[in-house]
Amino acid sequence: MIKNLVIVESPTKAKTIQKFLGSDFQILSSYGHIRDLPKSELGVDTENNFEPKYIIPTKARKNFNILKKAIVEAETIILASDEDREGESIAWHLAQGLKLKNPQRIVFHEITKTAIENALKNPREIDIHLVNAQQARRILDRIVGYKLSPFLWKKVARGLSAGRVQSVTVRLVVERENEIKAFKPEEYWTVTALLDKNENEFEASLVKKDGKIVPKLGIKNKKEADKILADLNKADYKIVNVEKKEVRRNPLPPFTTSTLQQEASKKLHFPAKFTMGVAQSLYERGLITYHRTDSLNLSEQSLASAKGFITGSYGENYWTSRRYKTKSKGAQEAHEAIRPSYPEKEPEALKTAKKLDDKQFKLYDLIWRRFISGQMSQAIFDATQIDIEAENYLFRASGQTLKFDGFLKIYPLKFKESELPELTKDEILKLLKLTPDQHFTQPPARYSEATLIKTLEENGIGRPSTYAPTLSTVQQRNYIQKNDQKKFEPTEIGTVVINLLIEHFPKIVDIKFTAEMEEDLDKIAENKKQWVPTIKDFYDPFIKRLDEKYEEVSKKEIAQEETNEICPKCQSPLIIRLGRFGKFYACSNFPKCRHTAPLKKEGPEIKCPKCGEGDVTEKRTKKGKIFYGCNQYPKCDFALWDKPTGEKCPECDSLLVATKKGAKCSNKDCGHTQ
DNA sequence: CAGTGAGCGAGCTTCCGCTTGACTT
Repeated sequence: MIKNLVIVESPTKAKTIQKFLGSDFQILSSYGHIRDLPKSELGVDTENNFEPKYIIPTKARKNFNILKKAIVEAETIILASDEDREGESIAWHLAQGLKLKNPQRIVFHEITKTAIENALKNPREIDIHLVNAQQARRILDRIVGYKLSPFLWKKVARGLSAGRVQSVTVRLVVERENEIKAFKPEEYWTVTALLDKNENEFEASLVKKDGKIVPKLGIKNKKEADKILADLNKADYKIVNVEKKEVRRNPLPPFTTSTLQQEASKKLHFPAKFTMGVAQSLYERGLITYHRTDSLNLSEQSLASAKGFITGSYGENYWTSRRYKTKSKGAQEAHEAIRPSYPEKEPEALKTAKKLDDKQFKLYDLIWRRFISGQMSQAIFDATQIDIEAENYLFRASGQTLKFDGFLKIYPLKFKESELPELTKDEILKLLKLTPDQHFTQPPARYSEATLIKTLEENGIGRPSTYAPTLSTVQQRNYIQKNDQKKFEPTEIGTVVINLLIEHFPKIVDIKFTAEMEEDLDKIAENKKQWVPTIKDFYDPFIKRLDEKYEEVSKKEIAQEETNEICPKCQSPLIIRLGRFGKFYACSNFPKCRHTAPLKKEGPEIKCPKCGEGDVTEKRTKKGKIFYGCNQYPKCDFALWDKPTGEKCPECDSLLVATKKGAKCSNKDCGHTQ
């Protein structure tokens, strides 16, 4: 007989807490939500106050039975899920699903013995308003997803999907592509002077003309640049100002899920999904705190360990106590930031003890350095800025040298060091050379995983647990895909779906929609608004519009184009249709004639080496993985995983495929590389 | 390692946010 049963969300957390609390307590895990709306139907009674129908999904059944058995034997049931909207909801679903009589609800922010003991002394009731905010969020997302997706099946193609988060994600990528397409590069010129002071050369850039700042487009073409050069060649270069100052740089805050994914992508080239898998393994082994969090909180204990480590290893002057506050709106602060559980455990030591594989080491090292460096002193640079007058022009030279490395000792950031010679006001310099440089303004960059996640978080779209899965979903649906540089580009189907949604359901795909929803949810949580009328206010106009759009929008206009070409099989006109995998030629005499052909793609045509008839083109597996196969499929089943370069192997005449470094032969028995 | 579309109308696709495991090839 166990006196107290405590239920938390994660089994790893349960294990840790069990160690603190001893045998009067049994700690079990809910493994996240135990109940949800059914997958196979809407599960919301829209005629009856949006009454949700909750079921226990088959996946959760086994664990649910374990919990059910355990509650019979326990005297007190303590619900210790996270202190946020979803956590409160999990507690409520546990109470409802397990039919608990008088459950205690406790919360704690750090997993330490004292924090948990304090929490146990202060149990409260479940906060039904917070639960209602979660229910409203869940029900709204279900209505949007399960009403709009079937609309797309009917009007575009089967298997498509739409949702508050995924559709905005695709929209960002589509709109960025539009900006790039519309972008017109503009020419501009810069002028750099190479100057000399007693055999010490240094460079200065032209910044002002007639006292006015020369902006990026101030010098528009070669003619203008040449004219300025002519003036400057005969000018005297006189120092008019020397400014010396100290510039200080602060360390970066510890990681949240989003910044960890961004930094691991930038520094380690890990995709977000992979980062989360490695982080999970570190978490389960007790090496890092919880890895799905938007909090920047740090426990007192961890701050003390960091202080001990820094002062012990680098000296007192390298340590500065710092606390961080989250900037991201909608953060729910149930956890700590992502940090090493035991800051004194140095990455290298764990590696030499062979406790970590290569990927785990790299991620742990990154997390450890980020956390430790966040408790270190500022880096200090000596910066010099020199203004040089040449007639009515002003040049500027700047230099900086590192004076004290501080946190940079363990978290290096890119900066350039350049030293200027000792210079004083009114000195005259010798001009060695003037260099005009032609530039063009650059279009905005396509999103990478890192920048897309950053943008989503900045707009409060999605949560730490969903950034990586959302990116997977929109790629699996074939809405967006990564190009050779791992940057996202929209597909044909993604572009069509988003343009359709923007035109007919602008509110749902508005980037601000989530933020507005969150405001309502906050009011519901504070009991300043009721959840049923809030949902009704959204639902009524939405469903009215949906009904109208089912009438108004015609599939033909979206998914069909005329052509001048003729079907090679039956001589009927060919049309272009839009399917799940993009546009393709189809015979207008369908279904009598089933002829189809792929659209001609840009780039070199690669003849299929197997059948000699078809071309090898990019395709996708059902899981969304890209491969390269013969377009005569199913007549010819030639396929490759790697991208063919278009050239043939000099040794065996098979196709060469691209590798990270160069190319290799697609024939495994050949083994030729280059 | 894989394909789209029309319409008849079986049965199915689909959301976001919590959390990991593995009955079977």
